[in-house]
Amino acid sequence: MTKERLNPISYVIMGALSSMGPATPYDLKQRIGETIAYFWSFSHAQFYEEPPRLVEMGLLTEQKEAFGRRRRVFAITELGQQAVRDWYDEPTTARREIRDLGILKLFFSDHAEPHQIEELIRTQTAVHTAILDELTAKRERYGEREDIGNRPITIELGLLFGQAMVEFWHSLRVREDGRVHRVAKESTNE
Amino acid sequence: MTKERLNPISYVIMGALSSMGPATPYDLKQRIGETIAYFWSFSHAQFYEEPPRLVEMGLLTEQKEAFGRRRRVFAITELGQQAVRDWYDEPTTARREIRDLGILKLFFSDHAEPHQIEELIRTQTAVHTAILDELTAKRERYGEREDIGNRPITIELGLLFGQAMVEFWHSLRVREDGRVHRVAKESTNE
DNA sequence: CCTATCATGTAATCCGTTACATGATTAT
DNA sequence: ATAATCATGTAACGGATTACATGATAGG
Repeated sequence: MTKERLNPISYVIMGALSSMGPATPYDLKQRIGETIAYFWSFSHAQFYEEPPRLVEMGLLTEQKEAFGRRRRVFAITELGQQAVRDWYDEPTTARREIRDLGILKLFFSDHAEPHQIEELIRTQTAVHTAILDELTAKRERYGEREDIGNRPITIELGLLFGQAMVEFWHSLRVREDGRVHRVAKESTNE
Repeated sequence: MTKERLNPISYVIMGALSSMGPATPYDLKQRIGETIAYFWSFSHAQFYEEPPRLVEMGLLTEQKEAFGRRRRVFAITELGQQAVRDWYDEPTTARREIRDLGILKLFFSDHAEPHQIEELIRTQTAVHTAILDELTAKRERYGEREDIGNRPITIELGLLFGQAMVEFWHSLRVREDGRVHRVAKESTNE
């Protein structure tokens, strides 16, 4: 990442520093891991590699702790704030990506055995139910707090998405010939 | 891509060849562009680079057209079919990713001006409505056909997801202080 | 015949992950 | 004191996009 281009990870880091204050790479990883990683995850190395680059560009400052681990604490500069504002004004045109191996397998399930498809449906229902449960717990913890800006609103979106996914997978039925159909919502109880 | 590892793009190509028959790289790009690119998109170069690699591994065969453009037509081998079956049996554990810049901006909207957030909401509602319309048209064209395997079922999922997104963005209201809230479904008419 | 578009491919670059390596702190 | 875990960083690799370059075909 040598060129002076700003990517999603750049804005994630600047956004996290701007909304939640100065942080070390590890802090950033934690903050993102508990929040937007529910949608979009980043490897821990990016939180160590990207901030120094943003410092070079004048968008962040770096301060080493005086004692102990002498960790590198990063903070956003006024120039960085401006970069985030400019980003906000850019039209948001890039299409969303939904990268889900379960969907891919379902799409290409023509030559799979019915029992394989049924197994896929079971595990995918379970996976998405588990995410729903996590987010529901999160909402109970953070949903009422007034001091954390607009961040909890994305929990709502995660819940809506999760409900749609569970509803979808749960509504699927496999015929003997391997053909998959959706059944009406009323009859999704087994 | 030198190592003999199979990635999502490998299975996308093998799956498309298996479900829809032999194809050139360009054909593959088209097939995917009209279907699973609604969820997960791939650059055109991948459809030219990956098949030769799969041929080396014995998973595809390549045949050059005798006349005209002498295009490279790829087909899946029995070994390739087996690789797809093995993949189907692997547990599908990787978490889904929802990479959406609109969500990212909303998450980090604390320091944005109310009018900027309102503009974001407007454009995101429009973007997701447009995708819904495309998929609705697609369902009308393909939904009833019995000769295209289980592929139309993912259109249903795209519609469910799109409805959730439109419902979400449409339900948001921005307070004067920049705080964003959801309103109940009944009152989402302006 | 000319032009626009369709189609094909490669090379360079960029970006993200994985693997590696190690130090610091906490709990027992 | 020791083990477990928390935390930090870098290097190498792999994978995906972008840019470049060009040929083929169809429509006027």
